[in-house]
Amino acid sequence: MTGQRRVLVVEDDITIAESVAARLRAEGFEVAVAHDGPSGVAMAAAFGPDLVVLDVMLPGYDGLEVCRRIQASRSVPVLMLTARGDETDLLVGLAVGADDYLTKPFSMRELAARVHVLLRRVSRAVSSRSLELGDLLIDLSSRRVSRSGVEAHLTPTEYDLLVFLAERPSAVQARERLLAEACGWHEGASSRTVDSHVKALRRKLGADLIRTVHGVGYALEVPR
Amino acid sequence: MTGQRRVLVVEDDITIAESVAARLRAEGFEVAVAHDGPSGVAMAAAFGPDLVVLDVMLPGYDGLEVCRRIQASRSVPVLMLTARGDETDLLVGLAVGADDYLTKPFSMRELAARVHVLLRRVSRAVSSRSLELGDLLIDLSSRRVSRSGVEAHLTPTEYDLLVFLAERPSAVQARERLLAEACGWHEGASSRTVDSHVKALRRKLGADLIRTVHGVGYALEVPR
DNA sequence: GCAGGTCTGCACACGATCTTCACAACTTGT
DNA sequence: ACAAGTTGTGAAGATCGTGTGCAGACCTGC
Repeated sequence: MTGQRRVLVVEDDITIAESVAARLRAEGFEVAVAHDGPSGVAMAAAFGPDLVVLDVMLPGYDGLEVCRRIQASRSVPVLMLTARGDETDLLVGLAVGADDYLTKPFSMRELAARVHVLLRRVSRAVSSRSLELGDLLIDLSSRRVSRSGVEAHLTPTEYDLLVFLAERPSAVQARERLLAEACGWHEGASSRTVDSHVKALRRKLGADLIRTVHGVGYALEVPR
Repeated sequence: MTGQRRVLVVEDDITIAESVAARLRAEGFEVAVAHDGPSGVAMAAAFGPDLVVLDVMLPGYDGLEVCRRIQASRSVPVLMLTARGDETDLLVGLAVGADDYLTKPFSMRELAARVHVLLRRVSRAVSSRSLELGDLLIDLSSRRVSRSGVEAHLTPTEYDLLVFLAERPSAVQARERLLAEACGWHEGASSRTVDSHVKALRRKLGADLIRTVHGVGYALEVPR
């Protein structure tokens, strides 16, 4: 959630690719570039981007197939680049899973604007300024948490852990994932540490809030 | 999640408003129209739209203010309509909370495409992946299983076994395959172990769910 | 340095889960 | 109908995962 946003650019035209990459770097993104479909798919998996800018006209297999494959492994917003007037490609692209598109030629300014919009949207989709799940209220700007109007004092780690879970309500998260995301990651960290923080959260917010999934991890249940 | 999607159109130009509304109705949306800012804000609250199409040039108070007020009460995606070249309005609009924009003049086709994209995105953020086979429902992200609405508590192995079968409905799987995939693989494991888990699944979810294929293995039948 | 708060790792106990076994019930081919 | 092989069943022991309390390490502000 914090840290630098990563953008993967998949575009065979070196000139365009470099212009786009340069602009995005100037905007403060971490940028990786792939020049064909297969390496695009591979880098989407390895680089773990927050957004993909994808040209539909690509050597190797075509852009729509790339889009499909990228989306198959991980849900990541895709900004599609299309040739002007090619409405067929466009509609198929949107159907396949692209989230937005630009027709060539486009200005770098416009590209940057759309990238920002897409990223802001996905982050807002889960978090606006506050998270409200049933009677649980998390104010993200003031880092305050309350349940049924009763405020609870959480330590930083407990808060981060709770927010991470609350952003993915009822989705089960492995201990390792929670340890890496909420507590920092350091070698030799015991996943039992997570238990301690979960225990603290349960004590402060109620035992029913966090569900244990035996052999897997924890999930936050939306309380009523 | 299901049911008709509601779209609110806030646009003072009657001609444009009606064209947009007509096209969106043709796309299967339930559409409401407001012709000025105050009524737009009021209808956003009363109509409860899933998406708002908002013209930034409005009588009453201006479109950006409307956008702010609509977003203040409820998080709803906003598609902004701007005059061509008015980049200031555009950027401010995006900052204020619009999710996408179209510059006039735009084609109805393009409008419809963007509306679909926006709605698909928000629904994707909310809905999680799941397997649905007849009255059997498997929520993959929360690892919850229910049949005819009745939730069943499954152990990790039972769950993995069920998912493996459910991903290949009515295809017969050998015990060895099931043993390897669902339960971990270890030397000297008896394939009778699978029987125990199948038995547990039948007890928890109904005996008709899993079919025995004598001499071969098991298959999950799609229940009705 | 000190005090208070926080994070982390550990050990133990308990409960949940997995696996196996023996025997009953069943299916299949003759 | 019979025999051979296959599957269903229930129980019991072994194993694994989790809850819990505690103590030392660590950080932070004074």
